[in-house]
Amino acid sequence: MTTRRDAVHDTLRKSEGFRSAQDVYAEMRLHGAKIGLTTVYRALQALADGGQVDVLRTDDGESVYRACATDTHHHHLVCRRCGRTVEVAGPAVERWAEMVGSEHGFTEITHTVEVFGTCAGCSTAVRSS
Amino acid sequence: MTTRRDAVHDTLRKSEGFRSAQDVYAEMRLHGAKIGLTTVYRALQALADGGQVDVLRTDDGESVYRACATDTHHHHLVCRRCGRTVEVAGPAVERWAEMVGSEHGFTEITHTVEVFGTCAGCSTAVRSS
DNA sequence: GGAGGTTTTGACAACCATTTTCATTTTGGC
DNA sequence: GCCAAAATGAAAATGGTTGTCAAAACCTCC
Repeated sequence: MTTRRDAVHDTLRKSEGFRSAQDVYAEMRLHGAKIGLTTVYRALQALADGGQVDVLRTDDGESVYRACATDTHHHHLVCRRCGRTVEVAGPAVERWAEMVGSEHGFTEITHTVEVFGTCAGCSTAVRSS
Repeated sequence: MTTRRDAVHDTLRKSEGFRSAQDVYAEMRLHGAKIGLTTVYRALQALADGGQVDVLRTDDGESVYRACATDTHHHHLVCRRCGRTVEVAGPAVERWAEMVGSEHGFTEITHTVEVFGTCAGCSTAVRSS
């Protein structure tokens, strides 16, 4: 019952950055896993619901998933070229969001904060090409 | 050539919060405008490219657009219930993002920061129901 | 060691926002 | 007015994601 989900989770853990459901599916099939695309979607959703993986949306609307090292609240610094991801904390940002929200009478404040850039490796690769 | 785009822009300006392309299209047809869905999509894209409207993605992957009051960089505080939106500045957050990025050797840093909450009006509405 | 019910799985079809295509219309320049 | 270039929009295509449903795997209690 949970073996499939674990397999998906494991595959995700082996990836550097955020991966789409289709990526994970392709990856697993490559390694000979017998699993269907539907099941991968369901597993990723379940993992995301359970807070065991983080989700975000790419600019073109694809959902991408990542098994993060920490299970505490954090944000991501993502290389827009290779997808390499660094987990970062931003206590100041959390406080700012809370403050901005309550200043305007909003309650149950949540926020999304993602930072994108070109990582060191990728920017040298571009320069030399 | 630009009349259609202006019509779309106007419709957007009359809305309180973020609206999807389909919303805008329906709204315009309601008011008797003769315009096609394709053109609405194209106009919104052009406006977004030109920085005249802001775009963001809803949780279910829909692109939503908003004609913002200021044309300087800012973020949004969005009511997750009614969509009412407040434009907020966050100079501290900008600096934080830059710093986090360069700390890890990333260049060309960009960031997305959105704050969600339940606005005062909506939270009383919920309480009284 | 089943029998019978419940859960999980996955091939396939359906969905739906968005994009592409392409024929028609409108526009601007001369 | 004429013609090339740009804009328009109806309809079809796209593609990630979700729903359907029958088959398979898994319990649980005899």
